[in-house]
Amino acid sequence: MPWKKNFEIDETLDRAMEVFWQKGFDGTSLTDLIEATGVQRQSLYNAIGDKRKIFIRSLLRYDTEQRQRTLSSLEAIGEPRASLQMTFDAVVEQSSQDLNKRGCFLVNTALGIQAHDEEVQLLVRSALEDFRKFFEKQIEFGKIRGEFSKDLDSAAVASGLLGIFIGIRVMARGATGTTVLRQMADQAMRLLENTTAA
Amino acid sequence: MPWKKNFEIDETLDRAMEVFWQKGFDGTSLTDLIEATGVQRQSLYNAIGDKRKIFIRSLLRYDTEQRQRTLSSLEAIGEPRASLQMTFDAVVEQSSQDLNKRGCFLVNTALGIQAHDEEVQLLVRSALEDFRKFFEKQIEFGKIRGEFSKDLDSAAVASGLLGIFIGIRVMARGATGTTVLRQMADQAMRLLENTTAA
DNA sequence: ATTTGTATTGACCAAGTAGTCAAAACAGAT
DNA sequence: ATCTGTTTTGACTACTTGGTCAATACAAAT
Repeated sequence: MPWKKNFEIDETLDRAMEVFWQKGFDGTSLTDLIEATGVQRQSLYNAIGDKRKIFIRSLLRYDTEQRQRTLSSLEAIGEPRASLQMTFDAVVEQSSQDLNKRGCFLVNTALGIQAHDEEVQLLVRSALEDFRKFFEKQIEFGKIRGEFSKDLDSAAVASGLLGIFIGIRVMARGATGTTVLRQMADQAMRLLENTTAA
Repeated sequence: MPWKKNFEIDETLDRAMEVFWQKGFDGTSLTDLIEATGVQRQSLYNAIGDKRKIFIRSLLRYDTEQRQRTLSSLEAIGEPRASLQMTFDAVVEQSSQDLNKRGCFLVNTALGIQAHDEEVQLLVRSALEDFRKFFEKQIEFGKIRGEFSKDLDSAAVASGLLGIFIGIRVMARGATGTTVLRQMADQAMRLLENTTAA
């Protein structure tokens, strides 16, 4: 029998992801990918596929590695209010430390043109919907534990949290400073309180 | 003396804007622009400049024509709660009617790579900051008129509104249906109420 | 009608693009 | 050592990219 390839696909995808993340689909050339991964053109084609395929598999990998891992570790905390607080604290801190202003690969993609690619769009949709569901579950759970008022509309509040979350990631891409990001996160937490007429 | 050009720069910029809006900077080629505007290469260069310049002037035009006009007409309403409600109603409706899923040119740009261009970044920053200030002023005004509680932190709530607003425009680009957008808008309005501990 | 100086036109360029091909390099099975 | 079938390599293609150029078309001033 022949001989096994001498580079790890996952490692290659990680490096490719980094490039796509920073420069977007259109802004990334095959040459960029070759340089970043250290893998030659044809080898990329053999192992993964064309540019679009590499992009999708990178995005997929980001989704499983970053998002799903993060969400399940947050879920494991067991205290909804604390875990939500931590979610927003984390995104603000992460954003203000991210010197390259990469933002979030998924959110970047959601707004990019490649989102009009059906497969990509499906991926982004379901990832963001998962995020929304995570918020919703935390709220439901918090109601049971008595951390949140039963009057809250869990689904609606979850959508609000997702909105602010995305807003933070967008603004973090260089459109504002930490102060505003911090305020956004605080307001997200306010959505979890009861409201009374003015 | 010679002879005046036979096309309107503003009209040309409008057509160019349309293309950049839908396809982004990287995704738009000069050929696209020539086709969309009906103006030849060299004429574009003479009248406006290179691709980057055309982009910036399109963005600038979007900013003054769309955003500033919208904000000042909303400001003119004179009833903060109503004008904020209208702002969010409008963005949800606009988003669900936007068949091309263009979203908002400014927000798209904020997330695009071209945002790393200093001039572009400055433009986007100040546009979004204006938006935040609009929200803040409306809240302040509403407090005076007794529409909102004086306990609200105007600046912070304004940031929250901006966050959700941006979230809506991102999600509207094909990442979700109208239901979630509607919920987001509703949650934005909840930020304007008083909160009580759970 | 001729001059004048800008506008328009279409050909042109060098550089970069995604993707292909065929030959060479190679580890394992025989 | 030889065969085997995949991986690697680098040259190659056909095309698109943003940008430039020189010739031409043109309206107004003379």
